[in-house]
Amino acid sequence: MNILEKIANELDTLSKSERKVAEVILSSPSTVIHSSIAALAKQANISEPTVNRFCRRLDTKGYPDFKLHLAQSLANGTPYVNRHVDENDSADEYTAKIFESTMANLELARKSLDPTLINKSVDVLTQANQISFFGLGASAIVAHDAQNKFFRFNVPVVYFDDILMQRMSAINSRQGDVVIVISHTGRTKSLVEVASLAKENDATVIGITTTGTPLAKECSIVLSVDVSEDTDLYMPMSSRIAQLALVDVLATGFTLRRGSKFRDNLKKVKDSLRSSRFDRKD
Amino acid sequence: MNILEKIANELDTLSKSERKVAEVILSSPSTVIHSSIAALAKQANISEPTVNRFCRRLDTKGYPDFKLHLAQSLANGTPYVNRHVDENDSADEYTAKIFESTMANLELARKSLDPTLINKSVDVLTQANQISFFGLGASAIVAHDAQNKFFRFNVPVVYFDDILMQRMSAINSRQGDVVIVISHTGRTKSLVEVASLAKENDATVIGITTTGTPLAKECSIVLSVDVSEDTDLYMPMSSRIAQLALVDVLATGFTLRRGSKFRDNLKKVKDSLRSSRFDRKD
DNA sequence: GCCAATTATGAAATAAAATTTCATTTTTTC
DNA sequence: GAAAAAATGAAATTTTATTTCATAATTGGC
Repeated sequence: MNILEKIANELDTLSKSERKVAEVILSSPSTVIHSSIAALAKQANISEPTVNRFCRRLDTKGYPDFKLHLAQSLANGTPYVNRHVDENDSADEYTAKIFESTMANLELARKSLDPTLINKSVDVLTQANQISFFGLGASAIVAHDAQNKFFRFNVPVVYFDDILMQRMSAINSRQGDVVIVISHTGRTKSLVEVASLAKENDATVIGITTTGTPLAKECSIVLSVDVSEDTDLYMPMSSRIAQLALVDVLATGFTLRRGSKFRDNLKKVKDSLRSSRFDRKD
Repeated sequence: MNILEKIANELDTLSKSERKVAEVILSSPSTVIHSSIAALAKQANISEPTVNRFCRRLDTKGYPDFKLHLAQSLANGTPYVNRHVDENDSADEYTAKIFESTMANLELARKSLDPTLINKSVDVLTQANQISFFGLGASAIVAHDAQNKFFRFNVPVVYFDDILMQRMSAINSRQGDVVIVISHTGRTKSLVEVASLAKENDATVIGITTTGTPLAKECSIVLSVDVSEDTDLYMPMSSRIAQLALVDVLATGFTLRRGSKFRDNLKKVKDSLRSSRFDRKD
């Protein structure tokens, strides 16, 4: 555990003098790692042995060892936490918060994913007759992106962000088809219905959604992407980014499964775009 | 910089004895942070002053200070590095690599962004008569997502992923209009032309692209999103995710600038979606 | 509210660790 | 191959941390 948190936790189990030490440390830990035990004692207005005893109470071997722990805690600087954007944040601040929250949520999402299910999904996708991606609102973008990626693989792939088209497509689906439904909330009625329809028609339905939602219940395979959508000002943010990362994972799994010849082909697709671009001068 | 890397880098500038020290440290840094200078000297078969000199050569104040740096380097465990996906990676492995690379690139992208320019962009956006987002391929998704977000703000916003529509729209643009062009490579000919056209018509052109590209040169404001697209198997991955995070930042800046009444409105927009969803039971 | 027991604290002594000094050895340069 | 420069370590010194022990503060029992 982070030693700073530990100090904060044990603040009330400490004696009066030891608490003085704790407060000095908490108020400017980065100064402390460059102070000697004498300097810290003076700063806290207590004696050196008290500092030493304080260190031992925190299960360190002594003052130098304590400083090592402290240094390590500080090194972890910003372990990407989800921080709320505040009304008075400067551009600098809200930019940092959004990027950090996004990273924190990617970390969270990764933990919620089950590699076995990813593997199974890749299995199913490589054998599909047709792949359809369905999403609405922010998740439509993810479906759109997925189509863009899988299109390069030269497999039959479609994407729909229109309720009626999704429904028609689901009704016409059959065994061997894979339908991927994307929704962060997993509660969009029309999408849950579409998933159910596709399943009735024996298509394999893969859900990219949050664990335990109504949509998840309709799917053959659920790839759970759990994020804490805290930063948002009533807009989906991290959820769609985590979903996109998952699309990258699926696409990568697909290309790896198809072998190296297939990847040479991908390179050709990419090279075909070259003439539409200005040359690199470097 | 990480002190372990630094040691590895400067290995050849060190003297024979100092190199011995370096090697002992590199081979088991975690032991060293709990050793005294005497113990380390013995381990490396050299004298204590040599260890001390070694520490100073690495720009630390002495041995204790060196240990502090070392401890911090070790604490940073795996600071999200960009790792290549390998042909024989399991689902577990390539999932981890893709998520970590994405996070590493978000970190990179954040560093390349200039808060002043973000602020300026938000300024321009809040005063725009019309906002247009243009992108092609993977960047089309970003433009699409941006439209989705800004549409909620009840401002005139369009997005085009079609070369001709982009061109027509650019020709019809005028002063007070804001055109946002999105491209990772910044070398897509048609998009560079569109940016140039829009600028000729006095629209403000904001580029979401890589520093120093032909597209960047045509823009009134360049929001540089630099990523090292290393992981990709010939597909854009991290670039579009970093661009999306930037769109989040711009949208957030926009809502903050508009004040709290405006945000109440956003909540209403979100609430309006409720009837299309299944209730939460919790 | 008072006294004994316990706990907390710091001054001084001690121990440990790091640094400096300086003489010796090794390497480099001409 | 000799002089100069650089590297190295033994010993001395300094700095820093820890222990010991006496004193002060706090707590609990009556």
